[in-house]
Amino acid sequence: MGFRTIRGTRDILPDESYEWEFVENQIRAWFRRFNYREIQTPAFEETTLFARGIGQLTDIVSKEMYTFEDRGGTSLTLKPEMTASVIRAFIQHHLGSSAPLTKLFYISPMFRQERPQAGRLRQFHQFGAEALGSAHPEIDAEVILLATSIYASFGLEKTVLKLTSVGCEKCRPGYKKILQEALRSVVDRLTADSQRRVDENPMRVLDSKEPQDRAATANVPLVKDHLCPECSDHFRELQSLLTKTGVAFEIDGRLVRGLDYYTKTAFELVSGDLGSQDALAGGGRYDLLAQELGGSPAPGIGFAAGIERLLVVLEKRSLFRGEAPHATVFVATLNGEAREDAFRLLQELRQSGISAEMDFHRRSLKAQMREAGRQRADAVVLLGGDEWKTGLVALRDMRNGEQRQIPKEELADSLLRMIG
RNA sequence: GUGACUGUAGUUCAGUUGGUUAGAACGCCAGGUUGUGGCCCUGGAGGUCGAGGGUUCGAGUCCCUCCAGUCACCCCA
Repeated sequence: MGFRTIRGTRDILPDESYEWEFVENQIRAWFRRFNYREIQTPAFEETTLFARGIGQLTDIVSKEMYTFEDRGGTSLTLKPEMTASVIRAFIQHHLGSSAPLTKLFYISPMFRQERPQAGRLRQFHQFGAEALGSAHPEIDAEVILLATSIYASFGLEKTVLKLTSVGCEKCRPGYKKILQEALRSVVDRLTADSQRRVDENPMRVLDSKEPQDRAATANVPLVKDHLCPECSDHFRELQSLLTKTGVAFEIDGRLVRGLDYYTKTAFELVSGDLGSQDALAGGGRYDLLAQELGGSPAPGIGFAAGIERLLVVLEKRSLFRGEAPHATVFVATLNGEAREDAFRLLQELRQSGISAEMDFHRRSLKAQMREAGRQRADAVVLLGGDEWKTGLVALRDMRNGEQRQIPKEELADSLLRMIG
């Protein structure tokens, strides 16, 4: 059968790699405008970093990680998400001690061993940002604006921003008890999965997609209505900031993110064009995570976004505006005697900044022209024949078919005029 | 991890109730008079019909197992 990409992984072939380049460039430009600086971390970390950071009970840690032992017997894991790694680096390199606010972004592959599906791969790519050091809602608003600005700049104005507050260590325990009580009164009407969660992770019951669960929990209390004064103020101020900057959002009290570290703000950007995996980006505040990972306390907020999913939506809406790269000048020869000169000219063109190509099969002129056309070259330079002996080359504009003879020395100027 | 559907040239697909050398379109290659692309015409290359096993005189067509893909659940980017 031969070798294949393993399940859930993909090759990014030339026909689409330029789309990735275009998308990444635009994303980077936005991070720069918001003054976030890039961070790269290794592909793998100690397994315990993720177990502690993301939460032992989460699906990611309990069943989706690519974990292996190195030769020394240390358990390592391919990063399933970026936040834990970023915080680790933040602590390890004391990034917080040289500035009151640390704003970081990343673009990186991630690994999760899930069943592949539309918009869900085992190796996928995320871009995202983390802002560490401020507990105020202004930075929450900035992070959200950063995400929405990126999507808007791709023409995706109609994505929906879902927003909520999941409370903090002060208000959540009390709410959980209230929720559990409410859930127990309807437990027999829940699906088996949800029944199990009532004790383990009651908040997850709220975002089940099962109609049965939705119906049973229709009147159950939501966190956003049981916040402590501090969380409540924070949430209200954040909404005010978003409204002031013209960001549309929907309060979704059932929004629960799958990672344990979130406190206060949680948000998600969804698109109707994605099928079941509809989240383009998700994020939230994590004020306890730095401590949890052994650092001094540092409040933080961030988001992560899927590049593959962004590309799916851009494709679906025909919003992709990049242009496929191709060689602009094709150097052809009328006969074999000019071949070496053609090769030299090819190099000269490239050195002067023009992307140039030639035929490497010693083929007929017809075949060379066909090749130039296939590659959508803007111009063809023809070397050889009688005029070659008198110092002339033929220059053909492939876009309109016009062709003329010019002295060799004028080639560079004529070419530049032609291809702009 | 659970379920449904699907697997025939590089790609998108035909392939009649099982019956000779498995087809088309597009793409690729070469020609259509000496040295010229796109359109058109002609020809060519390219398939162990996902893999393995079974039923049958005979399997791309039927059965089983596995693998892969797609979609949904779960979860999330």
